[in-house]
Amino acid sequence: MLRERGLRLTAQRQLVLEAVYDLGHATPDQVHCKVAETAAGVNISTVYRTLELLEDIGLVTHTHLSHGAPTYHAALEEQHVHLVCRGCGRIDEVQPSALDEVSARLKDDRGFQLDVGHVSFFGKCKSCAGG
Amino acid sequence: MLRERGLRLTAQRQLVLEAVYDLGHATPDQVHCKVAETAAGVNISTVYRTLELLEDIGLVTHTHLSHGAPTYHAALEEQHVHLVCRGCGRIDEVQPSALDEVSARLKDDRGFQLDVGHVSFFGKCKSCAGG
DNA sequence: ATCCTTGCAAATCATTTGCATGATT
DNA sequence: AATCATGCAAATGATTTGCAAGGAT
Repeated sequence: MLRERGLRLTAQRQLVLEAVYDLGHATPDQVHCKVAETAAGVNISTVYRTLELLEDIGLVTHTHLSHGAPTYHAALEEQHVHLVCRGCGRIDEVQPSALDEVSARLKDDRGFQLDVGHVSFFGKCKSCAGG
Repeated sequence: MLRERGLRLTAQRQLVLEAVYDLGHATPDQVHCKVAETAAGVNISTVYRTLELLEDIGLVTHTHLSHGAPTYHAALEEQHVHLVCRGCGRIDEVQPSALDEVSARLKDDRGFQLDVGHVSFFGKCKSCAGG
């Protein structure tokens, strides 16, 4: 996919991509740490650049969770809606189909085309809400 | 409300609160600019501290929109769901009741208690999607 | 008079950028 | 060999913090 665009295949790019797929959800910093386990010398700015690149190509996507830290995840895996717990910080996922109705209504009423893959819901998970 | 907590009522705090209510949705920086129109000397760090304080007290809330910038808004006004357009950046709002079904299902299926006031949907607005 | 708040400046954290070196095609 | 990509360091932008001076109660 890189070569199709005249771009080069480098070890760093492979590592960043693998890290994102391994970690599931990760901030640029977390990706950097993961990559560093294998290749300690990889610079954080390379991670940023690579994440941006991989997102352009369509191999990863990102969402904004809690305090604004972007978290990246694989784009080729099934899309999902994030459930972020304000109590313990845990991130759960649900099927995007859970939003089908809302999505349809937004489109009909407002013409708003919802990007289902980037939805994050905040709240309290079972254990934190249960009290 | 401040006095109930043994806190003091200051001009800065009033100004920040008014700014948030006036602006509707605003980043800390925008609040700072608004406040500066009246009192130029107010420091940005005071704005941050005050926003945090007002949020503690329950007078304002914040959500994370697009690139992670927190936007604050009045907590006493009716809650709403944000529709953020990736094309033009416009922010629209819809009734939280639009999420009633989803909210109920999340609670039943997962025990997840959705914080409806903090939901932001990303996508394309009518004009940007229409093409 | 007390002690909470502010302003200021410096510290911190996240992210971006310029540029020379090094790697991939 | 020709470019593209990386590492490094410095720049930038957002947010936080320590501390002394000022203000509300």
